[in-house]
Amino acid sequence: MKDMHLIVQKLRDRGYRMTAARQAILNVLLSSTRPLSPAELHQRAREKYQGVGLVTVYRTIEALIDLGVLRRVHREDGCHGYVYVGYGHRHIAVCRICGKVIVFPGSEDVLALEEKLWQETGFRVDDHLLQFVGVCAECQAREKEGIQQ
Amino acid sequence: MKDMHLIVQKLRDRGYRMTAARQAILNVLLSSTRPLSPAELHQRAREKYQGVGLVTVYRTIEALIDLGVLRRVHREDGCHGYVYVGYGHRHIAVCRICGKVIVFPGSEDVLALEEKLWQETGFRVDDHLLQFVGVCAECQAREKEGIQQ
DNA sequence: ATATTTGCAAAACATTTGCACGGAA
DNA sequence: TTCCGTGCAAATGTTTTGCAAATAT
Repeated sequence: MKDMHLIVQKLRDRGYRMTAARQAILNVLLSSTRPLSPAELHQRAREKYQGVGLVTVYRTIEALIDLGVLRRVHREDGCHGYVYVGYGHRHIAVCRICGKVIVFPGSEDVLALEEKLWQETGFRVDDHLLQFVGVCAECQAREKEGIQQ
Repeated sequence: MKDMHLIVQKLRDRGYRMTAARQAILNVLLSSTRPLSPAELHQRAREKYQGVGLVTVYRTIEALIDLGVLRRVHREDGCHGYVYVGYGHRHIAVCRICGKVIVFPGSEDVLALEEKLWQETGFRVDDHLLQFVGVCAECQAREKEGIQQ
């Protein structure tokens, strides 16, 4: 919940108003380590503030992506989830067992790849989307013990 | 259209039957350099074989993704497109002006990143999704001439 | 022959929009 | 007091399913 104050500030700076619904949605996002679908987000936000509507969830997601602190996660099945990633971060690794997301800063390794692509094909990269899928440390430990999920 | 024979073979091996509809859809996919949405794919396939239904397009996409030769492309707006990428290829770069896709093989640069992630967090990467967005060489040239797409 | 594949209509979902009211600034 | 934000209902779009007829093997 550490960035709450900062985000609220940024939202105000951009002319967004702070409402109970947005507080609730923001709260849920900041305390979740895995990507939530709009529907899940809606459900959880309601636990904190009764009157949140699904439409408001969509609109808040839009605002937070616009702000740059929320990340859309693509699942292989085509659905979307959203995770809070904060500022300056770029890459995520999604655990396919527990769904947890690890966020880590962008790296020069990708820059090297972009450079190589440019030299070989002339393609100029403006942005990239890098998403790892695998198993987190905790779930690996759990796998060893033979305990499922 | 070079891989047509190979793909048909693979499909048969898996028990899929070859039909006119699938031929048409496969033809369109193999001759397109940019990702097509199911609707676009449907439209184009109809030009080759009148009676293709949209549902069949969805089902064929499913089969080809299952085969591993078709790649789902995530657009920032949440829509999906599909491109033929062949076997053993992993990464794509999408031109945001003409939509063309460049496919290139996976690289050790990403492996290095995976290794780093593993050492620092214990996360074991099984798969990754890397997608570049930028401007291809041709569109850059066109930009210089001041001619808009 | 016979099991798969098909197109269609309808169902199921996900996302967006129009609108009058309520609430933050 | 002035807009922005809200929830609702309805519109839009996309993807999936049920089914009997058609077809590849």
